[in-house]
Amino acid sequence: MTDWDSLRYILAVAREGGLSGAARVLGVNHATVSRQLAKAEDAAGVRFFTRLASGLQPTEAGQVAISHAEEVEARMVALDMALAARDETEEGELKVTIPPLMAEDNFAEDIKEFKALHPGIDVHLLGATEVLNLHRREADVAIRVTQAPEESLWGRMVTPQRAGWFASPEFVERYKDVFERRDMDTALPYIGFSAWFASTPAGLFSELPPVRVAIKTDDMVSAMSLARQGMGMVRTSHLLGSSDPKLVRVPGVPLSDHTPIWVLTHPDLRHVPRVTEFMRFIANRITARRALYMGLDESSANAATRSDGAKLEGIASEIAE
Amino acid sequence: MTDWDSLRYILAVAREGGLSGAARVLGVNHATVSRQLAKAEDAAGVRFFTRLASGLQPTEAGQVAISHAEEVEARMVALDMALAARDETEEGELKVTIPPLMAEDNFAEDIKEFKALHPGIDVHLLGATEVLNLHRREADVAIRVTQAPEESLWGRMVTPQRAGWFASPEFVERYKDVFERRDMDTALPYIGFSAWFASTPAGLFSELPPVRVAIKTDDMVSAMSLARQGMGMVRTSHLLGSSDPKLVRVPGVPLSDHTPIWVLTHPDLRHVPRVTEFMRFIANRITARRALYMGLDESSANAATRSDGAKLEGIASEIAE
DNA sequence: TACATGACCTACATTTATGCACAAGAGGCG
DNA sequence: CGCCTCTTGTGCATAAATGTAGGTCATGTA
Repeated sequence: MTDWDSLRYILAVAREGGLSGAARVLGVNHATVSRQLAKAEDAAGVRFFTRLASGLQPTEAGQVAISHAEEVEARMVALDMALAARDETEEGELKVTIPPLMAEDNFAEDIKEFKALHPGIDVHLLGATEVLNLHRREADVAIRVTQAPEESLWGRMVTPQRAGWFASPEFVERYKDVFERRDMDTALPYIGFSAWFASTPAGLFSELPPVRVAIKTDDMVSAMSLARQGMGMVRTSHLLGSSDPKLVRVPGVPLSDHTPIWVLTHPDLRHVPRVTEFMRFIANRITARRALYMGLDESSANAATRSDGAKLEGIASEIAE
Repeated sequence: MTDWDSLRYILAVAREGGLSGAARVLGVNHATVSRQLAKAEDAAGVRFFTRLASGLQPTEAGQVAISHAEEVEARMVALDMALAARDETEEGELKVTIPPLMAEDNFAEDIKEFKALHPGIDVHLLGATEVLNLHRREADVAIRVTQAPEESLWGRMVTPQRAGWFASPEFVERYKDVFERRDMDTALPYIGFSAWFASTPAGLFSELPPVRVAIKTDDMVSAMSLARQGMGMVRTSHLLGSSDPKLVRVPGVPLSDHTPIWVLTHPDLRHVPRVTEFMRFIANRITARRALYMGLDESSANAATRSDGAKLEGIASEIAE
């Protein structure tokens, strides 16, 4: 192995199962991957992959090479992390991953404020659906909605959340008698999430009249849309439900505990100025909005949310000064 | 770190302490090393070395990178070894390291025979003075003159050796009275090795008349030359001394134990056909010459050596058939 | 069977990296 | 002090790797 870089190609080919996939991942042409692989195989005097019509399958020697390549990759990632951890500069890029549904207006405003405060820090938002790996430094900071984050990550819970049932005003009006327990025979249609039918969360329908599934989905965005169309009521976090102008809390059903929000980073990065500064800032901002995430008791919920919004604006402008 | 190969350059620069040295080791132009290093530093956004007049000295970040590079290198070496260990082919290169002084005629004949038997195996003799590292696969097989080889190596002792005092016939004739203990006043001049004056081997001069240093050297080749010139007697292995046509054993001094000969390989390579075959062959050949390495008692020494040579030729031709 | 698709290989143009030659600067030494 | 050697940095020609485009093969589908 005179050329350490060839292992990178071998690893990519193994992971993607073919030259084309590897080329995509590596950001090069597939011909390059083919040639690099051929070079490595010539140098080693072994075939690392058997060429099949369905792609490239590692030989025994290939598997040996792949396992070593994985260890090398781990060391490379560790080096990247170690170098990043030593980074004392105030300026530079900061990759932040956030669940797409959290990246709403309030958050966007936070980012705007942060950029105003720290123009040198180049915040890069990654609203990817897949969970990015902080250990591989796919992001520097993660905002996560989870009960318990990986123990190997460093950070804190910034706010608990509560969830409730939301529906269109027309829906609430139509089923008024059911909500007020005058009509005990009609079942309330609701938007069901696919995951619920594998294992139903405990207490999901407690304190509700009888219900029935109106439609199933596995996507929160479409669920909200369906709810807005009046197809059924949807269970969602108080933040999401209450911030939707076309939805209202269904009456007579209290909020219940939901998944908390965490702000996390890789332990090695916890002393990097950019990272600490961003985490401190965003944690404060989210905490200040706690009422939005938690909601208030029953009837006063809407009013309270509005006043929270006002409070938030006050804080934001205060920080911006 | 998008380019894993740049770590190789960093490591070489760190080890050699400069661009030129690294370039020599890597077998490339120093300009290439400089550019690769610059590229890596740009990518990381850190300087790995501070440029001094005396060379390049690693920064803190550089030390981090170097330590990671060392681990990566270890993995690369391990991969090489693992791939070599899986090598089932009868053909290919086989690197053999041997102390230069052992690479004499008999050994050369062995190699010639081996090549005749296995034309596909491309034996590469490394008669380097420095001890090559089998763990880094600088050689596949090592023939070593040592009391106890590294425990991490695999192989066996093929013959013990005995050493004696040798001198030119003129020298022996001149000091005949001293050797025969008739002249007890004259000290015998001998060629001293520098190492002896740091810590004298036990029993070096036992059973010898009084001696004095004629000249000191740290090199066996020159010591032999000096002895041939009649400057003094030299202590050397029986093999070396007896095979020199211009030297004879000094009378009245018995042979004594010397360092044994081992044939060794890396444990991972012990099942590779080329390696096992070579080790078996060379061990047999050396063992067959045991009388040469051990010598015989006193007076009959020369005669015995000659008959051994004859025996050896018989064996060699037998194998060659 | 014909067709479309995906994956790989190959020939050629182009970009990129490398080696070479030279210049500048820093010790070492008579 | 000047001379020498060693090391590093910079243009320029060359060599090597890469991208592009076309071709082949196998597979799945109408």
